[in-house]
Amino acid sequence: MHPIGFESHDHRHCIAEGVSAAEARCAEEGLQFTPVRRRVLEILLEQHRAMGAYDILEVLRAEGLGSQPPVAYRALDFLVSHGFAHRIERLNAFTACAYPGADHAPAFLICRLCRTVAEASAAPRAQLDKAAAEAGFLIERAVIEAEGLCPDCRNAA
Amino acid sequence: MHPIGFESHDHRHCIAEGVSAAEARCAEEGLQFTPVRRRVLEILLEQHRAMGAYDILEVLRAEGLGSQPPVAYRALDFLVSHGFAHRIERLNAFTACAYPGADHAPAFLICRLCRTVAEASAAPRAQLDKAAAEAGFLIERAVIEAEGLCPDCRNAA
DNA sequence: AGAGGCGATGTTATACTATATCAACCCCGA
DNA sequence: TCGGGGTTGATATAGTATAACATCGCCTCT
Ligand SMILES: [Zn+2]
Ligand SMILES: [Zn+2]
Ligand SMILES: [Zn+2]
Ligand SMILES: [Zn+2]
Repeated sequence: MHPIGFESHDHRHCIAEGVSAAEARCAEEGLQFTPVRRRVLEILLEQHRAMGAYDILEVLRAEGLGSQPPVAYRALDFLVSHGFAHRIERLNAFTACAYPGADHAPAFLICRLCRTVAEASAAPRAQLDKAAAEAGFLIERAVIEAEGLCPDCRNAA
Repeated sequence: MHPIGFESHDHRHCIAEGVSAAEARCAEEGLQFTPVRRRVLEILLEQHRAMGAYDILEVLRAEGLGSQPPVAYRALDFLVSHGFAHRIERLNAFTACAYPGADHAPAFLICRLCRTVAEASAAPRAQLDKAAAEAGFLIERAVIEAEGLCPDCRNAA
């Protein structure tokens, strides 16, 4: 799957789809899409970048939605555990899922200059599955993150 | 390349090779393989597991080699930046390189029960390179980490 | 209506991970 | 001998994450 994040696109679509996919899944599964959770997802969806929990907390605090770390971490845990957002291990940060609703094994391309995060899906996972199978290892979660320069920053440099 | 770490093997060989590869490279490149750096590498080499900086610091402290966090972090930075050890992002921890001397793009299989870390090399990286190339992204560093159950823990469960 | 359960939130405190900063030291070469 | 680069010592602080417990709202069962 082609990575989403670098190329210019109708980003309102990403936002709308991200929110509505979450809404739908929560309705289906009886999960509570509370104001804090919705707002945190919206904040993440505003751009294809990774944000730290404390960055998000700052926004919540300014809006009166919560002021202590657990508020942000709980919302993020909810979003991540249900696949509406992903944790970027390399940055200790979070980003909205670019393929909400799809069952997928994400891989990320992280620009170290503009911090844009593009999400690719599936393909890079295949070889890892193969290596794991050979070793008798059962993969429960895979972290695939590449750090470098996005096309724009590459051209600028 | 077949992952190193799960299967039983002559582990003294891993230790000896890890230390001597580092020794050799440091001699070649005029780097200082100081007592703290050597000892930290030895600690990491003792088992195919990831250790946190503070775990390592505890050992150093007990041996009188240093007692403050920067001591451990500096040694680890040195080892990682020269490829003698790797950082495991998923665990905020470190492990000795299983292919010292080889120019390689590591991928890790991390057991969530016994914390054993096996290092595979090269193959899982290919698809990621492909996805990146298509997107015009320049990879400078890739993190490929799978978390799950190793063969032993799988059988035990 | 009242009791109880459950999940979400509020709040405080604390644990864990990592780095900035500056002083001291050591080795080596000018 | 003097200086410079790199390493170490030591203090302080920044940044990330969770434990623990009180409270609240909502639904359900009696
Ligand atoms: Zn977008
Ligand atoms: Zn996704
Ligand atoms: Zn070994
Ligand atoms: Zn295991």
